Amino acid sequence: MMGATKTHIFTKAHNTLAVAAKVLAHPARVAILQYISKQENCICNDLVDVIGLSQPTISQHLNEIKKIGLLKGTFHGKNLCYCINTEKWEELQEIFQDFFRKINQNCC
Amino acid sequence: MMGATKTHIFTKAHNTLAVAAKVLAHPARVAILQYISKQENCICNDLVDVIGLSQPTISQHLNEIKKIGLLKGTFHGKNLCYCINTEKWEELQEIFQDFFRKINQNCC
DNA sequence: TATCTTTATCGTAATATTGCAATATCACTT
DNA sequence: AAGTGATATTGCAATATTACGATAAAGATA
Repeated sequence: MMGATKTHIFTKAHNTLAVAAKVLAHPARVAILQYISKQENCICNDLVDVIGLSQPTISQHLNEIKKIGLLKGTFHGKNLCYCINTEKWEELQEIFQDFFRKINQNCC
Repeated sequence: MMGATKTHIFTKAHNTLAVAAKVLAHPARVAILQYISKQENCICNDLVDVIGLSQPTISQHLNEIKKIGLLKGTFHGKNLCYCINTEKWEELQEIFQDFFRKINQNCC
């Protein structure tokens, strides 16, 4: 194992933030999150057209977002309805804000 | 070009957030930022021992952080003094908070 | 049941990231 | 000028990510 991230040498907090940040580290996932949150009825069928990536790629990105529990998905008829998981979303915000708070710039 | 991120199809705002998030998307960089911010005199010579990665790897991570202007570096004798760039740091915070604010979970 | 629509998965190619040994560079000291 | 200690760069191997065509699966509808 050479090119793999050495997660084991870092604290849980540092890894948690890194994993969360990684989800936001691709413009497609940022765009997807923003689009889903803006939809009234959150039918995500048109995500492929809106974003401009192929259906498998969109599905893959959705999976990345789902991995950290940020999406709730339910079937409404033949269409899948993806929504932001509010609790997880708050949690994510907390993780970032916590990190920002802890950084104090008291030197130089 | 097949496996490369298609940055050109996304908005500037989405790309900016993604680039910023990418810097935080590795536990080493999170740990480095936190460590530097905690130091009184910010001599970062001991970063290699503290983090537990090789000197070239640390240097590389520092470079990633520098790329988005998050570090100010000045030489103090033979030692390099890295500090958080306060203005950029505030800017970064703003970018994330803006994104969090814009997400409204008004469905499902 | 057959067909249509939508999402998921598989397989694979291209590119990016991570990590380190070796080496270079740079500033200070003697 | 030579030596020392600290950071940067180069080169390369291992792994991860991104993207998409092809195909599968799942539910609705005729």
